[in-house]
Amino acid sequence: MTQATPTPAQPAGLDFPLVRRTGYLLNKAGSILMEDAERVLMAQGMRLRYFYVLAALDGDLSLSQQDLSRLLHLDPTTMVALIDEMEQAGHVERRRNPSDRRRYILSLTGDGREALERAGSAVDAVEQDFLSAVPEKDRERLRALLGDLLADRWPRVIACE
Amino acid sequence: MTQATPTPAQPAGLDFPLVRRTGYLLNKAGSILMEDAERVLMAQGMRLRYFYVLAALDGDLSLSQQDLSRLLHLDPTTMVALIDEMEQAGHVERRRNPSDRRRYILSLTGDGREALERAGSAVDAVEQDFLSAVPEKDRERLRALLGDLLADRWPRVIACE
DNA sequence: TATTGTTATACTCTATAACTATA
DNA sequence: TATAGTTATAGAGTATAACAATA
Repeated sequence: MTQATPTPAQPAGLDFPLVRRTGYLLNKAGSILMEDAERVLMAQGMRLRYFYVLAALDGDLSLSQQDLSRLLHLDPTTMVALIDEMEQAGHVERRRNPSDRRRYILSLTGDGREALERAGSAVDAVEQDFLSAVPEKDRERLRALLGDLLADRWPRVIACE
Repeated sequence: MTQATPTPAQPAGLDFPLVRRTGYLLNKAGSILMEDAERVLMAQGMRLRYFYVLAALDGDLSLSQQDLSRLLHLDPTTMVALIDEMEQAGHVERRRNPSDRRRYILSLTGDGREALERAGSAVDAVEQDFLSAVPEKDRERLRALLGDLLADRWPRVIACE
């Protein structure tokens, strides 16, 4: 049952009306959670975008670097450096696409899949912790509301930060 | 009544499981909204942090630059440049604090208050538009849930991005 | 002629360190 | 000795432009 404090308690003496906006709270909740997630990923030597690319490469689609950079809205040059890093870490393999030799087919290695799982668990834990302030039923509710809000915001929903 | 799509529709052929996490959706909802807000503020020659400082200075407290930089979690050197800009725009006035001549007392000018109001309206409109996908009652619900989630996250709730 | 991946380069932003004036 | 504000500078991160290979 949600009630009581409609907004976070503010320190005595300070009134910051911004904090009463739903949009402000939404933004803050999202960015605090993301910061926490990035911090836990950092501990695994991984930034959030690294995690996103792992996740994107986990599907069945064969994606090129340009596909990825368009999908995640990251600059192609940034993507080069990122894939370099992932390849060096042994998480991703580049092989030429035989039907268009300009492109790579990128794929996860076993280590990459392992890293994805490990990172996923860590992020899950952060998320669970963050959401623990609210009972299970309300979490479902929250997820549904967010789904509604984002329903027609594709493809921005996938963009990287 | 919220139901139907629990997650945004994904383009055919792509499955991005990340999108089913409540935390991911929360993050995205927040950052999409913030991007939209920043875009509308840009049109007024203002970044989000500019707006935050205006809002912070609107209260009764007399805040120094260091107070502001601690409150909004912005580097003191960044704050100097920001207040310079605001002073030049005629939105903020610096005068020495007579009881500690190292500090300034910063205050909004009439123009500054006007700019705050104008910016506030613009951000409100963005927020209303974003939330319009969800009926009024659910918006209240959302706000309450977010308030609960953030209740014990002070003072991060006020930090600038 | 256009596109993928790449490199080199320029630019923007932020943080670091050092200075001044006050306390 | 410590703090507020300031400046100059270095560093990280990102975008821009030009190039080679392929289509």
